Amino acid sequence: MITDNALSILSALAHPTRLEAFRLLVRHEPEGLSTGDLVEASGLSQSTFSTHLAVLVKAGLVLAEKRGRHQIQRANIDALTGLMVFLAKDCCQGRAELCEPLLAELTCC
Amino acid sequence: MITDNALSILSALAHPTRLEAFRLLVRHEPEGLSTGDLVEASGLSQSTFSTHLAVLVKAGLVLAEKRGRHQIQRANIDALTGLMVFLAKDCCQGRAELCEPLLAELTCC
DNA sequence: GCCAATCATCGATAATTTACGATGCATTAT
DNA sequence: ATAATGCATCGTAAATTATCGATGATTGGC
Repeated sequence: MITDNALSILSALAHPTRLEAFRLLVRHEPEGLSTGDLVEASGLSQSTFSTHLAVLVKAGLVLAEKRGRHQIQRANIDALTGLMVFLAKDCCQGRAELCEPLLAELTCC
Repeated sequence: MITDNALSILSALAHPTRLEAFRLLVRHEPEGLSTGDLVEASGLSQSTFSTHLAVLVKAGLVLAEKRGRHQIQRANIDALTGLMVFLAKDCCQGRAELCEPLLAELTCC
């Protein structure tokens, strides 16, 4: 994960509509949701949401698959994992003590 | 961690200057760095960087401490940890299999 | 073939963010 | 006391982002 990559993921998630859409898609793994379902959930116009979705796709957080005339969207967990590893690496380099609280909270899952 | 909180942290990190400043501060834990040092590292004007720093502080990612006429900045690792837990929880609810790759990569630290 | 449905793209506009120099406010040094 | 340092804030201009309706392209059903 290069810095530019991390920045585009952070930017993509740094908007209420997009963050919520991504979280919704995670909760619907692995079936995914159609764009229309996501539009409805967002409460925004179709065109506005479409641009938001494009941001998520461009950042690699969402993978689109054409199914008939529907477009099925799926969350790409690997992209999120990549971001978290990127962020964690800063504090892990030679200073595991800083990351221990993080690991402690995550291993509960 | 509430959604608004996560959003402000994501927004704060979603800028090259701020992400780099935060990473620099993490690497300088626990001594911290003066604002002047950060300004110099950023290559931006003092006033511009000051507003960036304010964003980080407002998001809780950076803690400022007045020391004489210098302002010592420190990274708040807990804020980062909070964000990561927030993001991880979406995929961990009843589906540990999605988060296992993440944990596998993080435990190497 | 034709109509309806699904979704991306195209302007246009409003809102937000970014950037800078100038200024102001403390605090330290002389 | 005065000057200088360190940093925040103000005003402003430029760039980016967000939002929408309208339009276009593709697909499925009739």
